[in-house]
Amino acid sequence: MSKTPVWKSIALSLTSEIAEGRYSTGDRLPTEAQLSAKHGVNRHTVRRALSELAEQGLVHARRGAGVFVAAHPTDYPIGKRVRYHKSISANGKMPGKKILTLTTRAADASEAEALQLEPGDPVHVYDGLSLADGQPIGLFQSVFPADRLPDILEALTETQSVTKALQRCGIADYTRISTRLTARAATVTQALHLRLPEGAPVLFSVGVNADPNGVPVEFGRTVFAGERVTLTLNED
Amino acid sequence: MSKTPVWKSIALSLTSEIAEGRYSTGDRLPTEAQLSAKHGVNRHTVRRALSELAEQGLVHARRGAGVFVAAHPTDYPIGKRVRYHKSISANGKMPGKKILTLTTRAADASEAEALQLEPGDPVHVYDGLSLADGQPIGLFQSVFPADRLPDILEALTETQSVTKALQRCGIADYTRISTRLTARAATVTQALHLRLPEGAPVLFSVGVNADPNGVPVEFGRTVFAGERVTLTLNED
DNA sequence: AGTCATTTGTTCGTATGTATG
DNA sequence: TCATACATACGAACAAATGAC
Repeated sequence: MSKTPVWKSIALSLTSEIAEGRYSTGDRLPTEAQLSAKHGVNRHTVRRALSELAEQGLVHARRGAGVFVAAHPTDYPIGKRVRYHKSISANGKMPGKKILTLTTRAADASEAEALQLEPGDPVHVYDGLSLADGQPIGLFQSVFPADRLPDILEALTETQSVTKALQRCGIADYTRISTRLTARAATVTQALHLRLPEGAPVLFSVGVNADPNGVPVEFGRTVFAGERVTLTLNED
Repeated sequence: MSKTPVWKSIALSLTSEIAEGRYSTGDRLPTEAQLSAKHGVNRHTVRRALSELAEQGLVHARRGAGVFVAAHPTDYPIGKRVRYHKSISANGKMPGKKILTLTTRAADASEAEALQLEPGDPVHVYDGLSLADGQPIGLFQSVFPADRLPDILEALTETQSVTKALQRCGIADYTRISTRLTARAATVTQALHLRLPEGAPVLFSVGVNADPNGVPVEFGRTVFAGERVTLTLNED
């Protein structure tokens, strides 16, 4: 029943070994032959795994010399037990939303991967602005799979709420299956929308929501005005 | 002579055919078998070429169907370097930590409230730096109730790990009961420690950890270098 | 310098699994 | 149902770069 390819599990294994400091930057990994023997697989299978790490920039191979650790993954799980869904609240309230654009177009690579679609598949896109007390606090973009949610744009127009629009499209409940957060400097466009000086610190959030069956229904990216927003992660 | 690998020349050939409109977006390329025959090479060699195009986002393979020319790479609206590796790594432990100071003092108002103490109660304080690849990625301060954890400083000195130090003090397990996140501009001191330019965007995190009974055991504040860190929130 | 074992890179061959239409 | 087409995996051989002797 192990649906995952062998090369993928080897890649994951190596990734965590690097992340945990088993190998540090500049270190040479075991040779392909050694890794093959260790995992009991063909050398090609190990090469496939190493190729994956190289693509992610974690390792770098030098012919005749070996494979070396180039960097450590800079992705930090901040809590295994953090129940995040229905928990992200910007100072408790996000009263107002303003629709900027509603469009339908082809999914790019990152959107397709997040929503488990093929690149080029149609997606509905909701660009908007979150307001509190008349002030903009967040600039967001929600991407929905068009074939799974054909009527989402209409529902969004009426409700202006992602949750309610999803409900109207038959998604009674949904769960956040992944979220990534980082701090950045506001671009010109973002600063303009959020009424911030260019380069002001913003909180950049990328997340995927899925229905109870685990099927992704929304891929969202939000830029919060750092000065005006504190994200709170709650239990249950 | 052409020291360039065969697969590379095939990849270039296919790239120009796509660029010249020989195949347009959505079209299906010839099958791997057909391409193998056409170029007089093994199927693996063609696959290596197609893998290159797929990595560049020019084509996309669908098992059982064929290889299709991907939609034109629509520019990422917000950020380009978002990484989506499904990290199932259970422990989010940081590779390196450096102790800056270990002190004992009286709790201020916010610390007392977070730890459910009275202001002025003694607390042990651990100031440190998180490192990855020798680069500082986070500047943190952990505050512990001194009466509940009298020997925590000693344990921290030896283990350099909050988790292990708490274990040594009898806290086998603990849970994050609250986390708040916001984006800020780095202060002079923070910039110095994190080796960032002053004013660079940083991710400011405040959290409380509690033992299984809900008794707070740690109040932590961390400033992450926004450029170098992405926080990942995982569901179980 | 040059030789030589080591190590990665490329290419072929073969077989089987799995999703598509 | 079933042929097609991509995905995974094993095995073999040689080329090319490296580094140590």
